Amino acid sequence: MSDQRNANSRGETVGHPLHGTPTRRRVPEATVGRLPVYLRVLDELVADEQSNISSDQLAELAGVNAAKVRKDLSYLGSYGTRGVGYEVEFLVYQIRRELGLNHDWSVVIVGAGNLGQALANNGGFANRGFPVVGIVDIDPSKVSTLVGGVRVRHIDEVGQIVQSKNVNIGVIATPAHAAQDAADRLVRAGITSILNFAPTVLAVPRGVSVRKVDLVSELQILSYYEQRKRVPHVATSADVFRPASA
Amino acid sequence: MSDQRNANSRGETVGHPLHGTPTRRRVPEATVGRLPVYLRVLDELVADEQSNISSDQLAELAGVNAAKVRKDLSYLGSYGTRGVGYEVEFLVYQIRRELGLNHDWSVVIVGAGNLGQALANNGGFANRGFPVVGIVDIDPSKVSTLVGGVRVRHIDEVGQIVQSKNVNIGVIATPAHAAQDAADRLVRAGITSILNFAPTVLAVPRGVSVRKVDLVSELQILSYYEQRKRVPHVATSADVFRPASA
DNA sequence: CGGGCTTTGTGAACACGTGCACGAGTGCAT
DNA sequence: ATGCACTCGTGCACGTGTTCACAAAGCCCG
Repeated sequence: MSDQRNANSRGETVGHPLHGTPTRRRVPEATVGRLPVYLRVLDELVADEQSNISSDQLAELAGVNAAKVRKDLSYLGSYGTRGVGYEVEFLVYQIRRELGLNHDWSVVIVGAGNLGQALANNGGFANRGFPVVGIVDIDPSKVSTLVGGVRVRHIDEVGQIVQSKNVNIGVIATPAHAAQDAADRLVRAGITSILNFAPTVLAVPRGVSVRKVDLVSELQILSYYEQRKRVPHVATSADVFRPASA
Repeated sequence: MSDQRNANSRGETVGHPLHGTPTRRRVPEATVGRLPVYLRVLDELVADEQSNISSDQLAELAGVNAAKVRKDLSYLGSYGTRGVGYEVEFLVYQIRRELGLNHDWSVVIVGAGNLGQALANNGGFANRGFPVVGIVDIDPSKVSTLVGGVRVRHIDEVGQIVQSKNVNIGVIATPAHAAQDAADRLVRAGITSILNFAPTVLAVPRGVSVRKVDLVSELQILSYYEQRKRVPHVATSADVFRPASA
């Protein structure tokens, strides 16, 4: 619980702020976070056969402002045409390239409980380039049941799955108390990116990226702002609290 | 698709940067995002009967650095003791108060598909102060089935549920194409906080907070960093693309 | 009671992200 | 060919967030 590892609290990708071989144009983290949104919007435009779009329109659809769109896109290179806008298909191509979505990324899910099953069943993963090629659980009674077209296997086999299917991304959908063990196993198996749904801070070796999705945290944050809307007053006089010692 | 509403792209809470009646001490957004993490850690410490903790230890457990912990906590007031640290129970109390967790917040879920069911079944919500008091779907065949101890009702009844059970937070777990309608219905019903799992940018009236959880986006962001680890080279010569017109 | 050790709280420097505003490039109409 | 309308790309100023570093404060021990 306290060796040479790095961990990270909020949804940030760890992998160390400035780490690895810095490629030429570094895309700011904030921008990386928005590219998927643009991509999603643009994909719809392709379906609607709209071939061009201005930063203004894209901003509107993505829920950001136009300057931000232009600046974000400029990190990928200057792919717009002044006076005209951006060519939708071209942008899609460039964003996909930048995000590394030229090929599929296989995913393995650890934990075949409610959430793990829902994720595996959720077609949205596979047809967006993230096929679920394995799902494992520690509970023998779950093993070999079929979930989302994939047979559940025992967690001991995770290494073998990762190796044979060339998996880089692991999803942790276990209870909190099992999450660190799951992470350790994934890392040992060679996984270098983890999406963590368990409400725990994971410790992983440097070089492994972790993103966290904590549903309760999200609700608590909403609670904060919700409370704020309701209580415009200044200082609560109910701020008294007698520590246990009293 | 373009009326007087505001929307937001990434996971940020909307509710407008500086909006509503500014209470005395404004807690920075970044800090609000970390408070749930501290809270989670501290709750465990309470269970372990550790009564005191230093910013250093807390930082270690929360996966951030100590200065950040101290600054974050200082926004809640000066609740530490120099030379000693913070009293765990006291901190828990203060953080809960700040986040508005003194009372439960009822939640209604829209969408009884895979994800909606998983969320409703997930006990983690209820016993952390977010009881699921309603779950609705538009599909009549799902209505009146039992999910996580709650009977599914038709989406038309969402207004009635929200009113009668005093719900402030809505969770959208529908397919993307149904999400905006779900949001509209929730807003009409009086909901002012939305947690959106559908991969769409929601348009909501100002004053309604939205937080987004987009699983595919998370994977795409991981993909970006993963790719970066693999390709340390500078400029890909495969950056050629002939637009459709060619 | 004083000195040394520990740890908080915070000013100040720095880094990062955002948004404005405008020059520069493009297409179209006349 | 010229002008006009449009939209990108980006320098710059501003705001937010992070980190450092240190004085102030508390505890303990001799």
